Amino acid sequence: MVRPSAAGDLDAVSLETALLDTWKNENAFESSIGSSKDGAPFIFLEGPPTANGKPGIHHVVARAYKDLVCRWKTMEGFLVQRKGGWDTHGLPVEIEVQKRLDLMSNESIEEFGMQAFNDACRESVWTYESAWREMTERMAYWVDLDNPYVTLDNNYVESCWWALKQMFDKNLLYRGHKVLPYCPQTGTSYSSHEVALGYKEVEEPSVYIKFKLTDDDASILAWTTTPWTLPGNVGLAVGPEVTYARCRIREEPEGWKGRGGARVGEELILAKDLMGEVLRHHVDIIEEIPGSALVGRSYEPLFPGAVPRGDSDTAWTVLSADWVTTTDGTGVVHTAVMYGEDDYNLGMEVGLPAYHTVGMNGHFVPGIHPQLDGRYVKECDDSVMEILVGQNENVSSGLLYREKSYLHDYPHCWRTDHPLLYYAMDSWFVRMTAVKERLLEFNDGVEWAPDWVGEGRFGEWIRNVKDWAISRERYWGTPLPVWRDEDGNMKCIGSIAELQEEVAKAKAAGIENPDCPADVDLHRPVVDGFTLVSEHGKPMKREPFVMDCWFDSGCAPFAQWHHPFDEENTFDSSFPVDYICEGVDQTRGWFYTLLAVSTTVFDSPAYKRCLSLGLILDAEGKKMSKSKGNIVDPWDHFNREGADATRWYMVTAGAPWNPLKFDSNGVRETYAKMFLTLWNVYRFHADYAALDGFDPETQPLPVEERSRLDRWILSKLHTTARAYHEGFTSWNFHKACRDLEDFIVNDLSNWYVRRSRRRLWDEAESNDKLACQHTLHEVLITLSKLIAPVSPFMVDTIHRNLTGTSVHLADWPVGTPGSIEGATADVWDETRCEATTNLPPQDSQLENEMELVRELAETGRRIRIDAQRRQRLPCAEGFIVAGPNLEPYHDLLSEELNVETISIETDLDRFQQIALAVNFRALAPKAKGDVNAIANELKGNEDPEALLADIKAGNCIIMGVAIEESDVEVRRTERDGFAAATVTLGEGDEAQHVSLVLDMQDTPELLSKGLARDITRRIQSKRKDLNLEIEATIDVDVWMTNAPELFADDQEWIAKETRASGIAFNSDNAPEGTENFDVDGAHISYRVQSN
RNA sequence: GCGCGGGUGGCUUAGUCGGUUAGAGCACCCGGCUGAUAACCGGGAGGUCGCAGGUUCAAGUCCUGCCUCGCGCACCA
Repeated sequence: MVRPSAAGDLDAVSLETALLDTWKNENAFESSIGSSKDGAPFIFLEGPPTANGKPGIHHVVARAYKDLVCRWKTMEGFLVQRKGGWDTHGLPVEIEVQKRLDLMSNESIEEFGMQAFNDACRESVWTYESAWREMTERMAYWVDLDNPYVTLDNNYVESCWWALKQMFDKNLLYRGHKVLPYCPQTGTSYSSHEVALGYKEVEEPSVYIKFKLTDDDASILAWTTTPWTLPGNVGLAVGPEVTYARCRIREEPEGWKGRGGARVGEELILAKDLMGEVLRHHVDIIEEIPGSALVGRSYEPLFPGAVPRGDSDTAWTVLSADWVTTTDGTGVVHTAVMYGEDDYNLGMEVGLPAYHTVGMNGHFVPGIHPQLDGRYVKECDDSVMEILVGQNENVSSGLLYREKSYLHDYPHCWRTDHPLLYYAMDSWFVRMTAVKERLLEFNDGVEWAPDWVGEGRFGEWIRNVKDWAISRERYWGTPLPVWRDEDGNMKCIGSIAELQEEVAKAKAAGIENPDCPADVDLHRPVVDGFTLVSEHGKPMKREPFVMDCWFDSGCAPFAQWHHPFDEENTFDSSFPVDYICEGVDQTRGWFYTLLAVSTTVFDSPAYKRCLSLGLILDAEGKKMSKSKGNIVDPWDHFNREGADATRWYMVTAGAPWNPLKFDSNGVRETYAKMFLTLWNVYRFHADYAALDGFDPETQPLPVEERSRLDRWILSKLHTTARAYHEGFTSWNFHKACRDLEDFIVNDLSNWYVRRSRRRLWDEAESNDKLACQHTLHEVLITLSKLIAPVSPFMVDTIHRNLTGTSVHLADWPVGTPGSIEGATADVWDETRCEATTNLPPQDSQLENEMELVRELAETGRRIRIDAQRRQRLPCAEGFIVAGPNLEPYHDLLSEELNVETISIETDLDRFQQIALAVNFRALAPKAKGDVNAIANELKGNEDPEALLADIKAGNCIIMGVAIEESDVEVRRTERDGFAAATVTLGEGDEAQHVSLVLDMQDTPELLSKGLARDITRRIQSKRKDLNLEIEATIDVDVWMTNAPELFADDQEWIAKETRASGIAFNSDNAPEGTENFDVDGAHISYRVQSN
C-alpha cells in the first residue's frame, strides 16, 4: 500500500539529479519501452549530431521536441525504439584535425600519412561525446546512447556501399565532368546544399575588356567579375536575338576614374541596350547588328599561348548562346570553358579547347604569363588588369576598357571562408533529376509541420533538383566503392564479401593484393590498397573519392540496422519511419538526403512525419553561432531552474516552427510560475495526506457525490486534457502547454486549492475532506501524466510519491491507441481507443456556472474598491441579479465576497438600467453607410426602456431603417448610487449579463466582525513571522482605542483562528513596544507570545 | 533579384470568418488580500498594430506598393 509522504521545500535541481540516479538504477528508459512492447510500433529516427563540437541550448530544443513526441507516443501504448546516432565523417572533422595538426594542405596531409590522419579524425569525432552524453542525460532525452549507430562503423559503411551499388546498378550513379564550386584550400568540390551554407556579400573588381576582331579594327566589349578567368578565355557568347551596336568614340569623357580607356575614333561593339550603362565616352552609333550576324567572327586571344588551340576551329570566335541576356554586363559573355557551368556546356557543344589555366591548388599553371604563373588566382585581379592595360609587351596593349567594383553575393567555403572557384572537375553524381517526379510524389505524402515547409521550401528545392555531386576528394569519409580500369570499365562493390571475392579474383589473375579479412577497415587508405581486375583482365584502381558526409546520414534508416546484412529484418518493420524532427536548416540537409537516398535505393519515402523546428536566436534575435559567441550554455539553466523549466519554457515560448528568441528570464519565469505553483499544490496535498495518513486505495467517494468544487475541477481537468491532446496531435504543443499551465495556475492553484484549504484543515475525518483528498490526488496524477512528455522530472517525483510507480510507465489519460490490437502508428480503432481513456466526468454546465461565480467574486472586489469599503469589513447582503440560478454557490460566494447573506433579486430595475447598442453584424448589411449614425442614435437615446419596447413591437424606424430586436444588443448598467457591477458571459445572442449589488450599510455586528478579521490577520501574519508551527499555541494581548465594540463571539473567533490559548482585550492605551495598526480610524495594538 | 515567414506598449507575445473599447504575461506605480508560494486579486500608466495607399458602413485582420528582420533559392557572364 502506498501512502504519500510530505513533500517539503522545492529544490528543483537536486530533485532532478536524484531522479536521474533513480532512473539509472531502475533502467527506467528501458522499462518505459518494455511497458509497451506489445504495442504497435512508432518509428522514430534520430538525426545524428556530430560530437566534435560542444552542445548548446539550440541542441536542447531539438532534443526536447524529439523526446516529447517519443514519450507521448510511448504513453499512448506505442513501442517507440530510440536508437542514438553519431555523424562522424566529413569535412568538419578533417578541418578540425587539420587545424590541430597544422596540416592545412592536401600535400601536408599526405606527407603526414593518410592512415595517421584518419586515425586522428577517428579520435577527434569523440572529443565532445561526453559533453553530449551529459547534456542528453541531464535534460532527460531518452535515447539509446549505449547502442548508437555510428557512421564510421564498418557495418554502417558496408550498408552505405550496398546503397551505392543499388544506385550504380540502376544507372543512377555516374561519373561526370562538371563545373562545380570548388575550394582550393580544402581541395574539395561542394554540392549545392553545402554551397548554400556559405554565401557572403563581397565587393570585387569587375572589368570590361576589349576583344579585338582579327579582320576588323573594332573590338567586342565583354564584362567579367572574375578577371582570373580571362587567360582561359576561348570564346565570346552573344545572344542571337540581341541587338548590338557598333559605336565610335567621339570624345574623351570628363573625370575618368580608374584604369583603362579608349582612344577617340576607336570602335566598340556591345549590346545596344547596355551602352548607357557601360560606356563612359560620348559615341556615335555606326551600325546596329543582330547577334546572329556576329557569330563566327574571330578575335585575337588575350593571352596568346595560355590555352593551346588543339584541333578546335571555334576557339576565339563569337558564339551563339540563347541564355545571354542584357540584364547586366555588355550582352557579350566572356567564355572560359573550365570555370563556368554555361561556359563548359557551350564549350563542349561547339568544340572549344578544354584546358585548365588554373591548378587544383587554385594557382595559375605555368606558361600563362610571367606575372601570373604559380600565383593564387584570387590575388591576381590587379595583375591581370595591369597586363591588359598594356604595361606588358607580351600582350596587345590597351585592352582594358573600364574597371568597376561590383557588389554581389559570392559562394564561400562554409568551413574555411575562402571564396569558392567554379572549376571543371571529375566528380561522381547521383542522377536525382531522373527521379524528380517520385521525389515530388513522396514529398506530397509527408505530413510536414508546419505544412508550408514541405509545400514551399522543400517542395521548391525538389522542383529545382539537380544531380547530387556526391564525391569528395578527401580522406576521412565513406570511400566511394567503385573501381575503374584505364579503359573506363567500372565495378561497384556492395559488401565486404563482394570485396573479398573480387580481391581473390584479382589475386588469381596475378594482381598483387594485401589480405582482405572479413573485418577489413572500409576506410582509406586501406581500401585504396586493393587492386581489382576487370573482365578484360586489366587492373582496376579505386576511384579516389570519399562520399559527401550527408550521404552517410541519408542512409541512416537502413544503415543503422546494417541492412541488408542483419538477419533480424529490423529494417523491414521500421521503414519508412514515422517521425523525424530537426531544425529547419536541415531542409536541404538531412530532410533532403534521407528522401534522396530512399527514393533512389528503395523507391520509397523515408519518413511520414517531419517536424521542422525554427531557428534558435539569442535574446537580441541573432542566430546562435559559435563564431558570434552568443551560444547559451544549457547548464546555466540545468543548474539553476532545472531541465523541467528549461524544457517547458522552450515548448511554451512559441510555435515549434517559429524562430525562438531564447530568453533566460523566460526560463526563470516558467520555473516560478509553472513549477513552483505545481509543486505547492502537490505539497499542499502531500503534506496533509501524510499528516492524515491518507490512503489513496480507500474507496473514494463517487464523483457524483463530491462537492461542486470537486466535480468542477475534475470536469475542468477533463476538458483541459482533451484540448491538450488535440494540441499535441495538431503539433500545437505550445498552445497545449500554455493552456495546461493556465489550468494549473488559475483553476487548480488559485481557485480549487485556495477554496479547499479549510476542508483539509479540518482535523476530523470527514467525507468532504476525503473527497477533497481523492480529488486532488486524481488531478495531480492525471496532470503528471500530461506533463511527463514535456518535462519529465518533477511530475515523476509527484507520481511516485502518490502512486509508488513512475509516471513514465503510465498510460496516456486521453487514450492508448498503440495498445489496440492491429493498430499501426497511422490507423487505429477510434471507438476502442476512446474506451481506453481515463478521465473524470465532464459537466459543462458546472464549468460555466463556476466561471460565472469566479467572475462575480472578482467583481465584488472591484465594487469594494470603487466604494472604498475594505475587503475585511463584511456587508450585510449581496444581491445577484439575473443569470442562472447560483443558489448552490451562495455559501462559497458569501465567503469570497465577505457578505452575510446572498439574495437573488429579480427586479433588475431596482439597481440597473439598460443601454442599447448596435449588433453590427446584423444591422450593417441593412443600414450600410448609416450604421454608425444609427449606433450613435441608439447610444444617445434618453429612454432606452421605451425604445426597446418600440423595437420589440416593430415600431422603431431610424434613418429609414426598420430596427428589429436582433439588430440591437441590450446591455445592463448599474444605476447611480448603487455599489454594483455587471459581468458579461459569452458572446452575441448567448451573452449573459449578471449583476452583483452589495449592501453598503454598517451595523455594530458587521463592524465587530470586520475588526475581528483585521486583528486576526495581523496576528496570523505575526505567527508566520515568528515561524511558528501550525499547531503551536500563543498568548495574545490586544489594546484598542476609538474602535467599534468587539462582541464576545468575535473575540472567541479570534482566539480560535489564531490558536490563542490566552487572549486579553483592553480598552486602554498600549504599553511601549507593542505592534500596532490603524483601521477606519480605530487604533489597535497587539502582542503575540509563543507558549 | 525570386520565394517563404515575421514586424502588435520597455520586453515576450495572443488576436478565429473583417465587427463594437487590440487581450495576456514580465517589469513599473497605487491599492487590496493572504497560515497562499518566488503566490494571488483590483486598479493605473504604457500601443501611429512597420510605412503609405486601396477595398469596405467597418481593417491588426483583405488587396497593392514600399521599408525592415530572419530563412531559403538564384546569383552566373
